[in-house]
Amino acid sequence: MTLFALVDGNSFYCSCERAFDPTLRGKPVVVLSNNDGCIIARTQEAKDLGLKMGEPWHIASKRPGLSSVIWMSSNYALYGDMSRRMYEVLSANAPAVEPYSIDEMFLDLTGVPDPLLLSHRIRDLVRQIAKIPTCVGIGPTKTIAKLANKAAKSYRSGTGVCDLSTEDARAAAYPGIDISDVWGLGPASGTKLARRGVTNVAAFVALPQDEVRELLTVVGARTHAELKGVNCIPFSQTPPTRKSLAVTRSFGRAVTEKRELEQSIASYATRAAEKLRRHGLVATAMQVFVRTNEFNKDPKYFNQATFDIEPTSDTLSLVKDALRAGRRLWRPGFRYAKAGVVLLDLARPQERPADFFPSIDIEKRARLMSALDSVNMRYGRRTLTLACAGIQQGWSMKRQKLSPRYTTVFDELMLASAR
DNA sequence: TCTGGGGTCCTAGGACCC
DNA sequence: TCTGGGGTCCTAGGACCC
Repeated sequence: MTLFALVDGNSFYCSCERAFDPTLRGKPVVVLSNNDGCIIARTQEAKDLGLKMGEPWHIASKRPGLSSVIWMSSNYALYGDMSRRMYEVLSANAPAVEPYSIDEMFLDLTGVPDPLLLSHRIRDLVRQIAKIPTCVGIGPTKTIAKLANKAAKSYRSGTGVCDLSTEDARAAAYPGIDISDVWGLGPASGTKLARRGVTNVAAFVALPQDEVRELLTVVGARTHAELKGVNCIPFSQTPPTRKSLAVTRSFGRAVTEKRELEQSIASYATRAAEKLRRHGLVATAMQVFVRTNEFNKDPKYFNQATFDIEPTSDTLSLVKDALRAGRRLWRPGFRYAKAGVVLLDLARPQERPADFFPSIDIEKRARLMSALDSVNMRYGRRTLTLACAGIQQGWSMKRQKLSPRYTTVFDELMLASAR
């Protein structure tokens, strides 16, 4: 039986700022996005004043009663550094750590004698050493651990640790947890489920698997299984190589001159190339896009170009490629609000393309190979061929095209590859 | 000739996450 | 006037092929 914990920094960016400026303690603080546009982190005191995540600051700050709010521009170098400190404390004290985001890390606590005790200890250590307050959620799957973490955060007078590792604990908690608190179920899924009268986790878990798959596709079905304690999302200490990398910005004001747009694109391409080098990767395709403001009444224009590039390109030729594309996308008369450069199909230069399952990482490929071997004994070559194609392109599309007698092999393979 | 089943590759867009 | 910047995965559908 697996057991995971999710450690999540409370109001992470704000807590980082507080670690370096103790006078911020006990005060409402918000951290703002680039150009000081939106709220991207809030302390509890700021939340209590009704400030919302993602709210444009120029609107929110004008509301009455907010004069005590301290706002700060974001400092990602600092947050990245604090994240590394948190990771170091965790990896020194837990059997295995998987960083999930800048402020969240999964722990594999399988086989730990007293997971609850260890969670409390780790939480204390992170606060003492890395100066970051956290909450911890415990569960047999990642989705349950995430849910437990959310619960730990919502009980403000609680201990900061919530354990949903037992069926009894889940049975008691699920009816009181809203669907929107589930990792993987967003607003669109919430609306679909609400139409069927499903608004809490207990009701969702009670739905038949087929119905969930029909309504929410394989993604929803996986979340459904995870909430029932069936492990579908693997734990990995080494994250897979990323697949794309982007540098995009909203302009501070509308851009109407071609020269100015070109300068932006050139600068984004340079920064994208720097990121690429820093990660030790090469790219084989590039995308450049430009767009007008989505929110105001300006005439709308969006365009993008995606094209192959030489994996050996140096920064200068990447910039030239991006500029050429940018000039093609330019249309006079529009007020441009945003542009970006995206590098695609990233790979480590030393890796040779795999001869089988080219789009799948090595670990997953190995799992699939053994899964295929076992079903091949029972299903024959044609099914195998279909399944291979299905795996590469995404399961569901192929599954739908298959006659019912083939769908079972798909589901079997999906479960096998998830383990 | 017509019809059908199968399959590949590509793109746009949706949904979700932090 | 001002509205973030990253990411991943899945689905649908067109164009094309045998």
